[in-house]
Amino acid sequence: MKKIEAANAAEGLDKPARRNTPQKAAVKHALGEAIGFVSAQQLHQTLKKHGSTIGLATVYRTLADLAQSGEADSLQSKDAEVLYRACTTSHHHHLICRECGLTLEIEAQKLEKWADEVAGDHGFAKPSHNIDIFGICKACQLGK
Amino acid sequence: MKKIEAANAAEGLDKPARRNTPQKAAVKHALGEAIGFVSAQQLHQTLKKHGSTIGLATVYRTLADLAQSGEADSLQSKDAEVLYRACTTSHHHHLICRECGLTLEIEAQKLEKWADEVAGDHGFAKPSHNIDIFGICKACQLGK
DNA sequence: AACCTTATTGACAAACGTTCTCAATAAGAC
DNA sequence: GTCTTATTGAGAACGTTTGTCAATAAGGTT
Repeated sequence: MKKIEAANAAEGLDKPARRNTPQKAAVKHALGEAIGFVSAQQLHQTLKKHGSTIGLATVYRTLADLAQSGEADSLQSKDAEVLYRACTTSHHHHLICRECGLTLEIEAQKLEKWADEVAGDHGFAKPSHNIDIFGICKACQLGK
Repeated sequence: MKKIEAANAAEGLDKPARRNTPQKAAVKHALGEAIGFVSAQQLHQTLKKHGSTIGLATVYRTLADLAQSGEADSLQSKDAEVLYRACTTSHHHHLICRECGLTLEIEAQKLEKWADEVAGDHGFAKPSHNIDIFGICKACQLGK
């Protein structure tokens, strides 16, 4: 019998069924363990160091999925690589230490509103935004 | 006779003398003509189309210099390439159309202050931030 | 003007992060 | 267990960016 999608299909995408694999679980777990933002390559190294035989492409694929489904935040680093981080709440921004990568999640309703207003005032539709704050965290200031 | 640097040398860098070349001027001019953000590769294409024999590496080098000296803004695109844009004022943010690349410069004193405060409240020193707003501009909404 | 020093150039070759390809594998439904 | 097919891993392929290096030319000095 054909599978019948649930009625939430506002759009007619009957996407292929997702499968749960140990690889996906491993990436998810490793991302959760990581401190701050990490790159796909870093995660791959970590996983291999712990005995996994996971492929690099799989790490990339899984991270991209997690980012799209909202289970991870992504961020462009200075070196043109994408960094990922497991995220908890829905929408928020980050305060990131430039030295050690320590990351705090920031919520700012006012800011969201401001960004959308600015877009609206200039006639821009479907607003979105990138807001990240960087600095040197207390530990790194003292450690020096 | 050795050259003696002016007295503004708070730091002891006697950086090598800069030379003005037609290539640098060409990149600067092309960047000024461009609408919105453009990549180094795009600029290189444009320059060659206009008869220049400039090398790709030179375009990259010049853009990096311009960005560092504050004469251009840089921005990471989704496709892991760096986009540049000639900028006028000192510090500001951007409202960027996701479709056509139209870019408006936004000033927001309140925002600067907010970002620095958030950093300070959490003990972060030397705060900086990335703030960009995206949307679909009026022309692109109608054009559809 | 010619000359000298050396910053800059352009062509090419790496380096890098990421995506693609594809045969082999295994998850989930029956 | 059997079947379908989403997923995997290895490597090749891709596009952006940086490095290398001999050849060039900018700008100061004579």
